[in-house]
Amino acid sequence: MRLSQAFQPTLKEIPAEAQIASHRLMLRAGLVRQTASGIYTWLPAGLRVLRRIATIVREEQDAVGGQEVLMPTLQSADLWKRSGRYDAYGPEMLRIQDRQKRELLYGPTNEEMVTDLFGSTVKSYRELPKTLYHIQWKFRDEIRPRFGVMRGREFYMKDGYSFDASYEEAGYSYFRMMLSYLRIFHRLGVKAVPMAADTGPIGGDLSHEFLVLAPTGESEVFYHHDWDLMDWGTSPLDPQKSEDLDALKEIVSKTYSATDEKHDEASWQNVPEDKRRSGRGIEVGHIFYFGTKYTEAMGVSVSGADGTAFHPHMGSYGIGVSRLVGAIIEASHDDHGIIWPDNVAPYRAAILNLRPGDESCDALCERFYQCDPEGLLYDDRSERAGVKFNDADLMGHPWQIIIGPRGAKNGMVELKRRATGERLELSVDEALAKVGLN
RNA sequence: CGGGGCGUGGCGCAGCCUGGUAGCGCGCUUGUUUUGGGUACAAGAGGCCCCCGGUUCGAGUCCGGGCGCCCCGACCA
Repeated sequence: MRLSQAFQPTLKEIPAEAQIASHRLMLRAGLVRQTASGIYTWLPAGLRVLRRIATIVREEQDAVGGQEVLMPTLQSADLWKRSGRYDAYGPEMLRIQDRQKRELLYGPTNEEMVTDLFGSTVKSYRELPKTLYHIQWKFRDEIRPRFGVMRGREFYMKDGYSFDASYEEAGYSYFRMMLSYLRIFHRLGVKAVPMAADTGPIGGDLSHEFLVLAPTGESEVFYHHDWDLMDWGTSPLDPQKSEDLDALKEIVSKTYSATDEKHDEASWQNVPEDKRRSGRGIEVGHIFYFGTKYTEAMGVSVSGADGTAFHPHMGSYGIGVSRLVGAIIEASHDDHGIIWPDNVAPYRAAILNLRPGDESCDALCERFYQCDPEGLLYDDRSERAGVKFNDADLMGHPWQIIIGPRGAKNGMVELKRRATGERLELSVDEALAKVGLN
């Protein structure tokens, strides 16, 4: 994309309504615009990030056997009356009437809908297990939206639902999903730690929140340093092997982590003092097992091996995709702007033409740009060098390919790594290789 | 929903107390200049002062009502 033609309105001054870093940076970098309280328009660069996150989520969910569907945003109230949640959910649920006075609602979650879908389709234990997920806009009429997209009313979320024949099987689905989540967050370039969460009326130990560690997080967290050292990108655990899932369960149960709400001083004392870590975190995912709550309430059952019907066990698994955009920025920024992890950056690199109109600069910039016009942002504006440096830092491209008249004559370019500030003087071929453009 | 605050060119704000021709900085346009970290000068464009009603000769300013947004709290992917 040529920046001179891009719809990417960066702001020099900070909009008054934004209080926290990610919100300010998202507005300043031209990723989103607010259109109503807690409701945002996603501008091209922001949308790119949102999609890249969704793509990673999708790939990793598919990798553990998830099957993607797309359920609607609007749901019939009848569905929710069947589960009893139409009255239980409260004013957080946005209720709507159509012209025939039929009651609808803008979905805050999809347990009812997916259970109904499953029940009307699956009739035998032989078809289990099944895991369905979708990535869709949701609406929760928060009392007080804040922190930009981190706590919006409308939000983009991946929610998945597993159906199993027994509690034991459901446990495997649960830990398979946990493994998928650990890999997702690893690929997104953030450190996210699963922490035991309240299980509600079902009880048990099968509920975890995933928190991205960031100094501005809403929750205080305590965890064993080993969580920092685990590399889920190279983990050999196989989501299809039950013994590997047992091993994961073992790791999770033995490696302490908790939010302040669930923090247990006695267990904490058992963590070696030099291994204790505490900080703040932002909740970006939540997985839990809830048994037959919805299959019972909605009368969904399948035939077992002996011919008698039973209610499948369910789990549900959420990831706040739009919230993650804010959370990643909270975890990865500095005074100058955003520092995008490579896998989620809207553009893999920016090309800064320090002197548009200069023959050698233009030619060299074009050479880089033509390698990947879709994936590169070419700052070809007739702005001063300083403006371009500042905007590039603000927008947080992982690499800046800096091309000025000084080096261009000799075929040299400067590469700046946003995350470290490191600068390299390289030949054209070296630079292409470094950014992965050849 | 309780408490607090704000609504004035695209953005950030002043003006309101004490009513009398709507201002400043940034951005934008044009020209000159500058050219490796938000250049400088000059000339311009751009405003139902959130909405409705009231008081007044006269309302951005005072009064009443509404709407919107933000912050703190309780609540949440």
